[in-house]
Amino acid sequence: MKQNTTIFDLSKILNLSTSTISRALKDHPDIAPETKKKVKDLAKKLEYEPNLTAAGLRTNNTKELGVIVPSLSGFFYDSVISSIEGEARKHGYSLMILVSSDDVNTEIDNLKICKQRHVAGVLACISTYTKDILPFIKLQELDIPVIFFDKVPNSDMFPRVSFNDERAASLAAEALIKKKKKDILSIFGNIDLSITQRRLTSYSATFNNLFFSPGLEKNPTLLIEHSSSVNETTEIVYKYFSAEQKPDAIFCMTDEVLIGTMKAVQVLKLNVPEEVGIIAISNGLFPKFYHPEITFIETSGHKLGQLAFSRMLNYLQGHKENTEISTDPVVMDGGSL
Amino acid sequence: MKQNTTIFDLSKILNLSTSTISRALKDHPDIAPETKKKVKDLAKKLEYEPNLTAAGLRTNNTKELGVIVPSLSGFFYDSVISSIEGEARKHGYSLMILVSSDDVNTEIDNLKICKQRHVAGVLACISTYTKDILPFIKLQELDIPVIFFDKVPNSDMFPRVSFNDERAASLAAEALIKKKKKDILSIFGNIDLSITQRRLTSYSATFNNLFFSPGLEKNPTLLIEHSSSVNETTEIVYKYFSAEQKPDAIFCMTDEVLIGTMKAVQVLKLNVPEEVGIIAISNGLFPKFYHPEITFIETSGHKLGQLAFSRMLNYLQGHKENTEISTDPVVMDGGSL
DNA sequence: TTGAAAGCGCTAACAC
DNA sequence: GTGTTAGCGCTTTCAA
Repeated sequence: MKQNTTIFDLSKILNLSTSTISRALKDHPDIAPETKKKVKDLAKKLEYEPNLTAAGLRTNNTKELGVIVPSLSGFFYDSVISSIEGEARKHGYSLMILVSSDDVNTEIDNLKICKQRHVAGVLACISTYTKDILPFIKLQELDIPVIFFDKVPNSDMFPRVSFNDERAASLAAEALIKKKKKDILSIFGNIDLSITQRRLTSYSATFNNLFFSPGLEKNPTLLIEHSSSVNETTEIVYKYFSAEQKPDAIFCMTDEVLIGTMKAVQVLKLNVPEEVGIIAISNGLFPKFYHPEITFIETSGHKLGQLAFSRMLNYLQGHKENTEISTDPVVMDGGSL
Repeated sequence: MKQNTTIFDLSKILNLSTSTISRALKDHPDIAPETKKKVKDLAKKLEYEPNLTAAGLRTNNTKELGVIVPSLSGFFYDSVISSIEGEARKHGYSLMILVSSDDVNTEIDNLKICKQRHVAGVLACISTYTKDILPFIKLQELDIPVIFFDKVPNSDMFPRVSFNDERAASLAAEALIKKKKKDILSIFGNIDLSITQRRLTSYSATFNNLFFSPGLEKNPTLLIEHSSSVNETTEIVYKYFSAEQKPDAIFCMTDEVLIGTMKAVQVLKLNVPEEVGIIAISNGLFPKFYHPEITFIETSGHKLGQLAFSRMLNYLQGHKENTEISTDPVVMDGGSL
C-alpha cells in the first residue's frame, strides 16, 4: 500500500519546517513567493492532499455538515439535499446524511452522531413525532449551530426555514374561486399534522373571505376530506364521483394525494379540466407526469435547500438570527384547472 | 459555550489514566468490572461522547463512507442511498454524500474529497461519461476500497454490484411472448448508453430464440424506438397509435419511458390492458401510481444498496473479491399486461 | 521570512 | 489491572 503524502514528507524533501509548508499551501502572506511556488509544485507532483481529519481535530472545524431528514425516498428531501449539497460544495463543506425514518429515537441517535463527529453544523427536518427539542438545544450549546428546515419546531431559539403553507393553501383557494368552481372536493393529509392544520385553516379562511365577493353568483361548496395514503385517496375520489352531484374540481394538498387522485381520474376516465379541474400543492415533479400537466402551487425543495444553507453559512460567520423565514410559493399553471 | 467532555476530563475526576478510561469505555477485558462501571456511569452523567475525529486520526479509521452518485433526484439513487444508510448505521458507519451531477470533473473532485477526508471506503456509481478509472485506482492504492454499484466500469480491479440487465430485458420479452403480443412498441433509452445496448441486445435475442417456438402462430413484430425524455416518449406513442395498425403492447425500458408512455395512454384514452398491454423495467415506485398498476421487471435500488454495502463490509474485513455481482430481477405483476 | 514546539482527543505498545 | 508515553497530521503561538 502506497502511503499518503503528508506535510512532513514535503518538509523533509524541501528542507523546510512543517509550519512553513502549511503556511505556503494556505497562501499565508508571510511566506516568500518562491517558497510558495516550490512547495505547491512539489505538493502537486506528489499528489499531496491535506488530511481534513487532522486539520479538523486541530482547528475544531470539520467543514462537514450533518443533514437530518425523516426519509430520503419520496420526491422531496432528495431535492432539498441535492440543493444543499451543491451550495455546500461551493463553500468547501461536505454533507453527512442521516435518515431518521421519522422516528424520534433515531433522530436523537443522529444528533449523537453529529456530536461525535464534531460537525460544523446541523441542518434538520424534525420527525412527525418530535415534541422535545432539548437534544437540539444541547447541541447548540456545544457550539454546533442547528438550522431547521421544512418541518420546524415552534421555538425561537433556532433559525428556521419553511414553506409559507398558509399562503400556498390560500393561493390554491384563490385559483379555484377565480375559475368559478362550485363543488370542490378538497383532500387534505393527516389531520394530526400541523402542516395539514395550517393549510386547511388558511384554505377555508380564504373561501370564507371571498364568499361575499360581489362577482360570485353561487357560493362554492367545499367537500373536505382527509387521506393518509395513495389508495385511500383513490377511494375517496371514487365515492364522490359515483354520487349524483359530482365535484367540478379537486384540490390535492400533497403530491401523495395528487397521485391517488389521478389514479381515480384515469379509471373514471374523467376529462381534465373539462369535467373536473385539478390543482395541487407540490414540489413540481409529479405534475409534469400527467396530461394536461397539473396546475400546482410550488413549494420548491430546491429553494428551501438553498435558503437553509445560506442561513447556515451566515450563522457560521457569526451572523446569528433565530427567526423563521418562509419561502413564498408560486402558482405554476399546467392546464388542469 | 459549554465544553465537550473528553476522556481527559473523566480521567481527572476519577483519578485514572486516560488509557484506562479509553479501555473501560471500550469494554477492554483487562479492566476491572468495578472500574468499568465507575467510568461508564460518569461518562453517561457528563454526557461524554467520543470524538470520532480524534479517534479517526489516531486509528486511521474514520468509520465514514463516501457515496458518489451522478444525481440525487430521480427516484432511484435516493432508494439506493437510503438502503446503504440503513445498513451502514447498523455497523457504525456514517455516509458522506457526494453528487457528481453526471460530470467527470466533479466526480474527480469527489474522489479528492474522499481522499482528504480519509473515508474508510467509497461506494460509487460512475457518471455516464466516465472512461478513465485511474482516479479510482489511485484511491484503491491508498487503501481506500472502492465498490462500484449500478453503473460500473468494465474493470476487474474492483468489486462491482449491478443489475442483471440482460435478464431483466429477457424477462420482459418472455412476458410479452407469453401474452401472445404481436405488435410490440419497444421503447428504449439513449442508444449511446451501455445499459441500453445490453438491454436491447438481450431483448431482441430472446424474441429471436423464441420465434421458432411451436406454440406461436404468428411471429411478433418488434417496433424498436429510442427516447431520451418523457416528452419524446409521448410523441413516439402518439405516432404509433395514430397509424392504421396499432401496437398491442408497449415495452418501457425505464421509468422515464414509462411516464412518457402513460402520459400518451391517458390522452389517447387507451384501455389498459385490453387495448394495449404495458410492461416496464422499473425500480417499482411509479408502476404503483397507475391503474391498473403496471407490470414491471423489478430492478430494486434497495436490494442493490444492501448488496453494495455488504460487499464493502466484506472488503473492509479483508475479504477482497473483485468480481461483479448482479442482482437478479423479478417480475412484478400489476395487471397491465 | 522561517522554525520550534505545543497540542487538538484519542489509542496502543510497552512497562510495571 | 492500570499507568506512561508516543504519536496520528495538522495549525498556530511565540521566538528568532
